[in-house]
Amino acid sequence: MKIATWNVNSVKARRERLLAFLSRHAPDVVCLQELKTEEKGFPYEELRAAGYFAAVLGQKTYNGVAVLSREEPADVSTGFGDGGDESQARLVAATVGGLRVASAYIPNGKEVGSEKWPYKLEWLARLAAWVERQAGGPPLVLGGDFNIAPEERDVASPATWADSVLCHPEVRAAWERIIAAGLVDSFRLHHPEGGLYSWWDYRMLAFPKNDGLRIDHVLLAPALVPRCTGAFIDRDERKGKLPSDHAPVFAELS
DNA sequence: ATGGCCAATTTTATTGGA
Repeated sequence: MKIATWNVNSVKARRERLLAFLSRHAPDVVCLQELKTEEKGFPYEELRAAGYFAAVLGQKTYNGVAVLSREEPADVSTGFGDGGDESQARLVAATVGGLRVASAYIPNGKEVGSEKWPYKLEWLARLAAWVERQAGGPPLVLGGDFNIAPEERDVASPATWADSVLCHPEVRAAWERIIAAGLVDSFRLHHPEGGLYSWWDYRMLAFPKNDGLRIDHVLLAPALVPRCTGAFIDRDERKGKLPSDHAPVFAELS
C-alpha cells in the first residue's frame, strides 16, 4: 500500500501534474495540501475518472486539504471538532483500508514574533490533542505539510534557518509532543541520512543547489511500523515546468 | 541536467507562502 503526502500549491494550477503523478505512482492514498480552492472548484470528476475518490475540505485562496483514495473513504471528518476556531481549512480525515488517514496543513507561522507565530503553536497543540483522541479508532496515518524541519539533518543550510518558524526550538518541541502523542516519522525509519528534502524555495536556484528542508511528513501509529517497508521522496516531481515548491513524500505499507 | 519565484485576488499591485 502506497501512501503519499503532497503540498500541491494550488490543485487547479497543478491539475495536469497531479493526474500524471497518480498515473506514474498509482498510490492507494494521497494526502493533499494547499488546494487553494473551494470544494466547487475541486477536480472531482477528473480524479474519479483516474480512479480516485476524494474527501475534501476546501477554502477560497488559502489552505485547503484532501484525502484521495482508490477505495471510497468512510467517516470523513473536517477540522479538530474541539470547539475552537475552524475558519481555516487545514485538517481532513477519512477511514480507508482499515486506516484512519488524515491530511494536515500546519500553519507556516510567517516569522517568530508575528501574529501568525502563536497561531502556529496553538494549532500544533490542538493537533497533538486531536492525535490523542484518535486512540481506540483505526491506526492513524497523518500526512501533511508540517512546516517543521524536525532536526538539523533535515536542513541544507541550518544556520540560515536557525531562528525561522520551520526550525525554531519551540516548533521542534511541538513536533516532539506530536510524536509523544503516539506517532512515528516513517521517512526517518528508512533514511537516517541527511540531505533529503521535500521543499525548495522557488527563488535563488534553491532546487538545483539542493538547498532545501524536509518539512512534509507521513507519521504512522506505532502499530503500523512493522508494516512500513519503505519511504521515499519523489524529487523528480519538483523538476520541469510549473512544479509545486514541495515534492511528494511516500510511505509504503505491506 | 534540476535553472535566477509562484498563485490567487485585492489584478497592472498586493498578499502569503517557507
